[in-house]
Amino acid sequence: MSLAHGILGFLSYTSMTGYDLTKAFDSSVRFFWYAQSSHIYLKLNKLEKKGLISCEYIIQQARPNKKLYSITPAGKEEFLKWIAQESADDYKTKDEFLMRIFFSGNRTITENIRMLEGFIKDCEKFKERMNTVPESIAHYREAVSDIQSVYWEFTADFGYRRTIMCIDWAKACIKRLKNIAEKEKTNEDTTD
Amino acid sequence: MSLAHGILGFLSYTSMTGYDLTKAFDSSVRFFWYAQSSHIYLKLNKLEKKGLISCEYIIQQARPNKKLYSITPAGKEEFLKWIAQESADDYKTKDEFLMRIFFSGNRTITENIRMLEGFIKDCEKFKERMNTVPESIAHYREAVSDIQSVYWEFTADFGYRRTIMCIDWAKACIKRLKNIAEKEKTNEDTTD
DNA sequence: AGGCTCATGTAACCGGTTACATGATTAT
DNA sequence: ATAATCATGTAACCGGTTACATGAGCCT
Repeated sequence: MSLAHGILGFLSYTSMTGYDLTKAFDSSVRFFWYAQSSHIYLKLNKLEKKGLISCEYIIQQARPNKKLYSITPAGKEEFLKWIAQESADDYKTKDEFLMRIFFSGNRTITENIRMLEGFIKDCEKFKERMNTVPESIAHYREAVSDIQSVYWEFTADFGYRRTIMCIDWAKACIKRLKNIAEKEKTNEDTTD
Repeated sequence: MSLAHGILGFLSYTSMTGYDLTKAFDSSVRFFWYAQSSHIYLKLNKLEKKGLISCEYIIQQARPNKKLYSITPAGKEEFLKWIAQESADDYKTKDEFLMRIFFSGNRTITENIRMLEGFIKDCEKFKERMNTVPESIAHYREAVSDIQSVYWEFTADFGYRRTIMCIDWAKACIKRLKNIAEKEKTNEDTTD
């Protein structure tokens, strides 16, 4: 139930259309919450029915008509309740990547080293993409109070640190695997 | 589609019942893949219908009858295909916690510091729980070939490093927030 | 008597994904 | 011409959750 709260969060800054929200998700929270426009439109309807947001239909000439959504007092209440809720949900995490690692003993060491190297490359790419985040934050900062953007930076920093951690971890794994492969090789040599 | 592959993964070690699998999930991959027994039973039926696993009904006297599942060649093939698939799915991550942080500018600095301190406590607890993982691994290691458990250790190490990273990050956030609060305070003093 | 372990499931629901569908204006 | 931007949706599906349901044997 987090897309709904993300929408409420953005609408707590300012009124937006589904199209605006799609762009907002894509340019700011995308690296930890990927949302499709179709899903956003579905959710907007549900939130309106629940009375958490209200809708104003705006007729335009040069462009297609649009629906401008605003958060209601009930919506704001729900949003703040969600923010305040102590996590405790971390015991339900799902991480498919770790699952794959867990069962990788079914493949050869060489294959797994190659996979981990691929993972490092992906992390490196991600790190580069993350470099554009500060710009994006600066761009949006003018629209809201200064203190808001501090928290945006926190999430960006989290993403950055996580990536570094992933790279370090993968390198340590590769080192260990190479060690094992080396031992296996020398064993073979001596038994020959 | 990862519970299915987790089940296939475990069955690639040895044949198991739904009950065995529930315990296996709970004692090893739980920290990155929490699975309920009801879900496991549902999935087992689906996997059997697809021909990825086979079932042997075992009649017992002292205990309830049980269904012992084994992986089929088709299942093994599907499993290896899944393992080999290059991630690329990381662009769809969902992290509700980061979402909450992102929108925390709507609350007071004091509230947010308290929340981050709570988060650190949760991490600390998690770290302690993680300490039992090596034992758990040692317990299962005897059942499978030695190389398998290396990958189990990799996931445990990942969990450990991630926790450390989270704690460091949260501490940095708290420091930054305290700094901001301090500045706000002195500003108030001088404007009086 | 009461709780734990063994053992397996069903039904309703929810959050999210995929694929499909439309259509005008504006910039290259 | 054609691609991009603006703008909004529907339908079928899938993976997972919650709550509920049953029942025998064993240990204290």
